[in-house]
Amino acid sequence: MKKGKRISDAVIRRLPKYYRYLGDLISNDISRISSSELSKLTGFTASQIRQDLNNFGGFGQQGYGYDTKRLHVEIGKILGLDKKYKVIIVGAGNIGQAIANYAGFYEEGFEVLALFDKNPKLIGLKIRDLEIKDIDELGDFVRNNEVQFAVIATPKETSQNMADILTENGIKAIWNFAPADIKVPEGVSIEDVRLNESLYTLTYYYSRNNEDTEE
Amino acid sequence: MKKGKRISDAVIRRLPKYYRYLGDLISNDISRISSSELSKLTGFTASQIRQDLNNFGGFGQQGYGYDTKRLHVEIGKILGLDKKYKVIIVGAGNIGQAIANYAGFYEEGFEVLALFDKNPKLIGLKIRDLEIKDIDELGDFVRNNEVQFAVIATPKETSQNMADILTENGIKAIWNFAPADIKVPEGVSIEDVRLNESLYTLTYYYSRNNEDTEE
DNA sequence: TAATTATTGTTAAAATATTAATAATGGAGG
DNA sequence: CCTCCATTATTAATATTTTAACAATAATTA
Repeated sequence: MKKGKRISDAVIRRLPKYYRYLGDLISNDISRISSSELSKLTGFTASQIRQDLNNFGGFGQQGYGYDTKRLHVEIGKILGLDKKYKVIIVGAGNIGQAIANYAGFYEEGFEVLALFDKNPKLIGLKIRDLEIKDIDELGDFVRNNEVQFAVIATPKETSQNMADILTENGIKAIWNFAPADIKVPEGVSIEDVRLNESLYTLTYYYSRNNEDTEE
Repeated sequence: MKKGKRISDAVIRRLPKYYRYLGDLISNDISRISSSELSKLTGFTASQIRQDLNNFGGFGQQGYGYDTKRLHVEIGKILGLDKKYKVIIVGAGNIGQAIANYAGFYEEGFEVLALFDKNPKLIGLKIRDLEIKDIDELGDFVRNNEVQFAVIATPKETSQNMADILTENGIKAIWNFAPADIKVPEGVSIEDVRLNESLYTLTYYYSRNNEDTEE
């Protein structure tokens, strides 16, 4: 990565899309691509793509373009996808179970070790060989197994409390599905998946498009 | 809404957060709030909050602030949350079922009419009184029931095909969970939930924070 | 009811992000 | 091996978004 220049969040959030299309290209045995071709695929401008990639040093070559395999690897490294992560899921309801069931998760380097819930009816059950454990064991488990990642899929009321237990025991990254703003200590990363907000954005655009035709 | 001035997507995506906090305030019997107090809650600047709200006409009052109930209602209207929506879910796998099971969905004005899948093992099963129907019935069902919203929760390979069937039969808004870029006709709204991209953003920030301490 | 205060609505300034332009450079072709 | 071409890396220009400033105004207080 280039010297200390701060890279904006907007840039980071475009990288996964490049990564995905590069994967597709490699599957189709396409070994090189220019920024303008990548622009057609992704919808971002060629200029923006070149700028984005240059934030991390030039991966392309004048007159040639980008080598798909190399770029895929490089973006993977930038995103930290070259490593394995130990994950636990807190909250074994709909969302928690859906994530646990998602097979692709493991292939992508995320190893789910366990689910946790406080509901006695769920504790002890298995989801894909994964035991649902009592939430009381959460702290100890995280510490003893050196878990790095946690998914919070609890109701919003308990989400902050869960986050506190997690971070006190060494969790450094939280993928939060609870519709609440969770506070974490310096150095812990949190990424919110705001399904409600996404849905409401959709209703906004729908409503705007269909103002007249509405019953 | 104010005369034709275009409102940026960034503004729209902040509205649901205001909406959520206003709901909380109302629950706590707080009837007024200033932009600076709302700033403390949401993390957005007071100036930005005032600018955002002014895009839609002034809802506040100098020297007083905003009436929480009124603002909640107004933002609800802007987001289209004052209406009911008929929804179907295409793909009855993990994600599709999780959404169908999400109880809050109904309270918020979204009425799920049915799920669809092509897997014979799933067809006929019930999720919360909702039948999983054969995907072959999708087009007819959408047309005959005047469904407006569809959730796509299929694998990426079939997602475009599903979207085509949906839009041909009158669907005007798609909430897409498949990791693919779906093309829809003019006038149809689409909102993507990109779980992978969200997760990769988290791994990026995690990796950046923990470059040194990594095993 | 007049003065004071709080806080919005709105305009101006600053910061950030995107797009365009161009100089540099490696590759392909003769 | 030289020239030309394609395409990046990089710098400059433009557009957008955010923040700050302040004038207008309603509520509160004396």
